[in-house]
Amino acid sequence: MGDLESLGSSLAVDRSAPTLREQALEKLRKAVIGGELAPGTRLVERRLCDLLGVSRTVVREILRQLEAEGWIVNPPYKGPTVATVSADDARQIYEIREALEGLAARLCATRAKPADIKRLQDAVDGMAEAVAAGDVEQHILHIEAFYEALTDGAGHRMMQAYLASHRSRLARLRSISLSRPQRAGRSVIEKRRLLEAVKLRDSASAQRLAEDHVRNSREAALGTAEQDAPTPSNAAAGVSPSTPAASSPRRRSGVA
Amino acid sequence: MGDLESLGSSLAVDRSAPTLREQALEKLRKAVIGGELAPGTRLVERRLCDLLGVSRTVVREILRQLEAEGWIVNPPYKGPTVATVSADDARQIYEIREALEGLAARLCATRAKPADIKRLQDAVDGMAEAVAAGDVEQHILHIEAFYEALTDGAGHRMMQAYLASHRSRLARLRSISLSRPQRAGRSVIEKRRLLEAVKLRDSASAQRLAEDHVRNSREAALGTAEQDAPTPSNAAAGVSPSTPAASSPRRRSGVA
DNA sequence: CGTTGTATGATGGAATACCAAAAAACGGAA
DNA sequence: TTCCGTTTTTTGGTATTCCATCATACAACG
Repeated sequence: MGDLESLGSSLAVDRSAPTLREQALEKLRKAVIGGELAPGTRLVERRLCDLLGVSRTVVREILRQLEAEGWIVNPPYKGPTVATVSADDARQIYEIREALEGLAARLCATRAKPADIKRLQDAVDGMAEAVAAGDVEQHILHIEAFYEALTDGAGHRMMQAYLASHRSRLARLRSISLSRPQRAGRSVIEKRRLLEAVKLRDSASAQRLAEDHVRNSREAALGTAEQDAPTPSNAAAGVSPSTPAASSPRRRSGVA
Repeated sequence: MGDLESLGSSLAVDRSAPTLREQALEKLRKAVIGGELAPGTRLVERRLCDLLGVSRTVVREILRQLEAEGWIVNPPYKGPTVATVSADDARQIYEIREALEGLAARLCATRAKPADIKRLQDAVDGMAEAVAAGDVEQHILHIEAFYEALTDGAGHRMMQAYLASHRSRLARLRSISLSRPQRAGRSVIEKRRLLEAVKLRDSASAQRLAEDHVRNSREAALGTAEQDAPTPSNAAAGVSPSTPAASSPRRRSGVA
């Protein structure tokens, strides 16, 4: 009775230790994704030290990490700058998303467990609520939850991180697009249809619906972007200035 | 006469690795991919300093970078170790490759320029030669060139890096599989068929052939792996020991 | 003999000071 | 204005130091 083995690993201690580096990394990454640090912004190491309150050692490590993740670019001896997303980048991202989210939907339809489907359902319900309330931010959170459930249901933890980073890269574009009530509602409807296909274990339909959904998102996003941008075909797709130097040649925009 | 532009980039100095960090990064990454550092190997920072001849700062930077790329894992308070590729990881990678290489083939068939097709042709010819000579290493080099041309032809620089890293992750599995002459020859034939479809601008066939090719590669690789592995279904797919500690519990294997 | 407490060494996390090299900014001369 | 050299800023990189934590060995104790 009461021997330790019977407990299994239920009381295994949580070994996660939020290091300074991880906290700083998260803050900086969020600032980049959220747009507080605009694309093209020069990231001066010592300035970041002050901003984040950590040493240069830590700053340099997280800069390398963000570089590997593609959020910043780092020409040697020139210093890191926030990466830009060109119109062509956006196209590639949408095309990749179409293929991978189609795959995820197909696999999810065949493999998803009831718990996964429940999560999908909750996410869709949450989205509908958020749209009804006009809360874009909440809508996006539920979208993320939806895709997380979708990739989990498909048994693809690897794809999850990759797709999430791609979606983040289009964050600006997406929030513009979803702030139009019509597009937001349409997006929810399409996801709900996808969910229905998954419930019916109809993998072919699920794949097709997911692909169509990405295509529609793309058209909506690039369509709205074109309304803002003066030269829609050539310019960065409303995401970032592809040639920031062209306008004010003197001082590059810097952090802080 | 003799103006600088006429020289083109013929005498462009090799700026590929100007910084120590990049050189060290490349060396370490190669060592991981090549298997000189087996999965599960503990990477002790101070040891790596000696090995690479750089300071701890640089070592830590490249460790963070490799961590972001997924080549190493870094459990808190334990220190970085070379990542393992489980059988489930391998499955996910193959499924992702199937979707993305199918996409690349489809787009390449519609978008490829003559120069791209030439590169594909050269790569296939090179592969055939290498297989005839029984040179697995050369074969793999041409495979990489083939996929590079394919993704370029599809206009997908982003996908290129991602797919390349996935292929690298299966490097061991692949070299085992391709050292069987039968599979090697079959692989070339399948790629040649894909090339023909691209030449004919038959995007649907190209996609299907690319997907089939990945599926066949997968079956071949996992099939051969099963011949070696004692418990094929559960064990890491011949790629790495998923539980390296199980055998010799005393000292963990360390670098050098 | 087995259990428990403690000393110790190895290692990662982090800060700091320092120097070299490259690039950018600046300022003066033609 | 444009060109050229100088100064300043910033990154690349090293060395050193300190601390927290962990794993192990070992001693003490029942």
